[in-house]
Amino acid sequence: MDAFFVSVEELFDPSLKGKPVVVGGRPNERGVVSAASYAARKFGVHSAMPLRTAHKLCPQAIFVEGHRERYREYSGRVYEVLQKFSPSVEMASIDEAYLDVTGSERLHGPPFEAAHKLHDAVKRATNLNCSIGIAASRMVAKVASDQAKPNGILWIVPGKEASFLAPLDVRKIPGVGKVTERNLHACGIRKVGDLASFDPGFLEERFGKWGVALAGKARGEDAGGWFDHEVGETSAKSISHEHTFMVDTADAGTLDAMLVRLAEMVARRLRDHSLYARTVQIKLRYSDFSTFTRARTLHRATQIDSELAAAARELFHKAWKRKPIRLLGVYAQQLEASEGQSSLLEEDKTQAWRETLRAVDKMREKYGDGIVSLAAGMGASFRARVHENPENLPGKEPKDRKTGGDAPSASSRR
DNA sequence: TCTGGGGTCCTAGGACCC
DNA sequence: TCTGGGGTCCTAGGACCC
Repeated sequence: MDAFFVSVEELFDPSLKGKPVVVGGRPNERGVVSAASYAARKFGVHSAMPLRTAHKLCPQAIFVEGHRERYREYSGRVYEVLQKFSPSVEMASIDEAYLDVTGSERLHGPPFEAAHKLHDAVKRATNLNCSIGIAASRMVAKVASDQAKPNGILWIVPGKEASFLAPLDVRKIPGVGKVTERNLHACGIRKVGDLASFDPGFLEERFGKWGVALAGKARGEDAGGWFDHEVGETSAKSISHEHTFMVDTADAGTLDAMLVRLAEMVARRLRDHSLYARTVQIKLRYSDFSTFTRARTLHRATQIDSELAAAARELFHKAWKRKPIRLLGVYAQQLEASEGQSSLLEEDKTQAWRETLRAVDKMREKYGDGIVSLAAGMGASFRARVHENPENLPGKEPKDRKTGGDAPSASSRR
């Protein structure tokens, strides 16, 4: 899809059309550009650029927060169109898909004609523009669609892959980012053609396994192959939430509260997907952007807020150097479909939590996510108020404020 | 420039086992 | 006294993608 997020925003607010628009947040926020309209790109604004930089480059741009649900919805509509076109569709991301149209000439005509039909069908169904790359391999098709933007179709005839790629910057190859680009430049490799003609032995020595694959890509060979027809829903490998503070903080109460909130969000999604996490990881980033991760594998997989939160807090306090923190993250990994064996005592405890959380999730569905939270996630000021006057918390004894791995008390269950 | 949030995949070292 | 070869699991870090 072309400038997907921006284009969807324009559907809902046509006055944005043709103007420099930046999706991602307010211009003075900590954050980066998710998408920029073509008018904004003329000023040098592009995705992944800090919002503040975008604002400096293009002060007249309209900054919008964005609406993820809308993008998901429109992504779904695009998918419907693609599915009618070919039974093997693979959504590569929210705004990108691969279609296998092998053997569909009788139905759709030659490649170029088929692409036109598809392009028009997407436009009719969504009123959005897309670009299409046609090729005999996935990678070449992707690069071709990139080159076709905006609103274009590009067909790379079989046998012409290498000559199509040769004049492009190495950065255009999917998988070549800033670092690899820099390393290639250091070897005097700037264009894909340079890469294709470089000594493969040297590339292997310098870049390892990755170098061999890279040389293949430069020649238009695609190790990935075409379609796994059994694909279906490949289940998630990790579930995570992270947060960057508006202002760096070293306040233990604030940091603890955030860890608990993040753990709750992760646990909630684990339950939504009926998954259990064996490994809990945290991430912390200091003011100087130095970033550390710490992980722990639990003896038993879990999807319970307090267990995740306890592990996260423990990892955090062991690693934290007491310096101001910019970002905190909580990650669930080694996801499993069940929690596995547990002792009778544990079984009792988890059963109580299971019931509580079922009720909590229902309340959150009805009244919003903020309605229930572990006390530790409610922030220092809230806890201080409760401490001064427990009456602030109807139905709760002060001792209930502790939030370790304990089973919920009768009052909190209520 | 002052750097999000959600992911995937890869590498490398160490503990431990046979 | 010097020290193998294979495997798995765990942890930490980093590149990359949208």
